[in-house]
Amino acid sequence: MSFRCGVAMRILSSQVSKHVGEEVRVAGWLHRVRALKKVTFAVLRDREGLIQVIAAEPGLMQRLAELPEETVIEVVGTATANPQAPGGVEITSPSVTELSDPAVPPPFDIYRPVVSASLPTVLDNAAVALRHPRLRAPFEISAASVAGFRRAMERLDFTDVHTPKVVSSATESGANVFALDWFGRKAYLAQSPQFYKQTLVGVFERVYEVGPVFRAEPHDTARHLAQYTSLDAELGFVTDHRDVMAVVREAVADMVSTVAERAAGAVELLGVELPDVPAEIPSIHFADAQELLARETDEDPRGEPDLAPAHERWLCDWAMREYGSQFLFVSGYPMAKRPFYTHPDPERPQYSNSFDLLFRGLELVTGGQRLHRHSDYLAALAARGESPEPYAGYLAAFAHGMPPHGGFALGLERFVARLTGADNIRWTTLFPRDLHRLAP
RNA sequence: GGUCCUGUAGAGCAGUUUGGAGUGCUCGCCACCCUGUCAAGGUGGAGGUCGCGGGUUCAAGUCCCGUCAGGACCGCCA
Repeated sequence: MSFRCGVAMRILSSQVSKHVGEEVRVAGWLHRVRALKKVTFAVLRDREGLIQVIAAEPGLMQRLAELPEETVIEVVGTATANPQAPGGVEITSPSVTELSDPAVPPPFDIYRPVVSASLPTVLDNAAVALRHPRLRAPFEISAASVAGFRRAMERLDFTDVHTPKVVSSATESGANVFALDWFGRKAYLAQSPQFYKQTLVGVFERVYEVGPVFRAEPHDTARHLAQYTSLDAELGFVTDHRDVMAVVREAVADMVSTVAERAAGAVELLGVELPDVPAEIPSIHFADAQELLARETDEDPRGEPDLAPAHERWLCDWAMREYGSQFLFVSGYPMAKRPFYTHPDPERPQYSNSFDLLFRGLELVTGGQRLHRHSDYLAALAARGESPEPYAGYLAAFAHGMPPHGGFALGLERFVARLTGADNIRWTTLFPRDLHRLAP
């Protein structure tokens, strides 16, 4: 074992079984105490898991029994194999040192395998609630998802960029943005890195960003947040939006495989079924999707500029039946509802070269080809009755020459929510910010 | 922004329809008991202005009005 200044170095709970017969030092939170007449069991929790500590000395038994759960302690004792111990190993003859003040007990039981508390209670008590293995697990999956996204982006030679989150004008006209005071000038929280990532295609050709975006929209649902984490990418020299869709496929495939590799424990704990990402994700044109819905359901959405959530759910079921895929691209959304930088379909100009990726019934990614000619931007803004003036910094990129390009954005919390089957996106957001919640 | 639902002990819930003393359940907490527990078990106990304000009534957790808080769905979005 390792020593420093003559004392055992701290090891993690998962390592104790490798040190049977040796003195070990572990530290963590007092997860649960069970006191019997002649013996007291203390379960200690660290970032790897749980380890049982057994005390038979009356003074120590009394001390352990009086310590509130969640108090941080350090234990030095003998790693002992015992078939009766959870995991077959425990720490005997311990000495216990408190590293924190006695903890205030959590409002609900952290040590139980299932969480009894409701979502508002969990969110109000996030500091301690997130310690529960089942509440923590989605964020291990989230971290692995981001690692997978980065892995795909780096493999495909994208450059990692960081763009301003305080901006001088709204990214997309008509959007609800948070206004704030910037040294006496009006500023806004960035609703998306859209303008900057496009601009940076002119510098790096391929860029990606993982960062927060802010939406001051008044919707109040289980799948919306006022701040969420956006996984953005943008690439130049595309033929059309299908080149972007191919990159989305690579990103999602690496996200799923990295979750399998790096968050296996969380996946198992939550019983997550990881989806297969087909080599080619099935794709349907918006117009064909509407025809399909009109033909095979009671509703006729033809003429609507967008798909309703119920339609997205139906299409996902259809993709599962038809292609065995939990993912489905819907491409060619009407230009009418798309932002001004959207590139039209050259064959059918009322439709756009844009797409959504649906996953398990929910819109997960939006992307597409963008306009790249300066003259097209001026025309698009003029058609919407907007002045180019507020967009001067953005339009400069196109004035100075930009290649055909496109990109996408993926909502991280939504991805993890769909993956884990969470019924509310707040279960997959550490400290949600929404219409009502600004703390903790 | 619209529609609907819910506020009862630290947590999760019954009880409200048909008004009658805070009536109760599961867990936690406290005390004691206990053959190695592992979501331990046993016995006993504490803990409630029934979200808040007003009204009706002899009497309100229960009925009415208002208000605040939380949740679900829709619209919109990722």
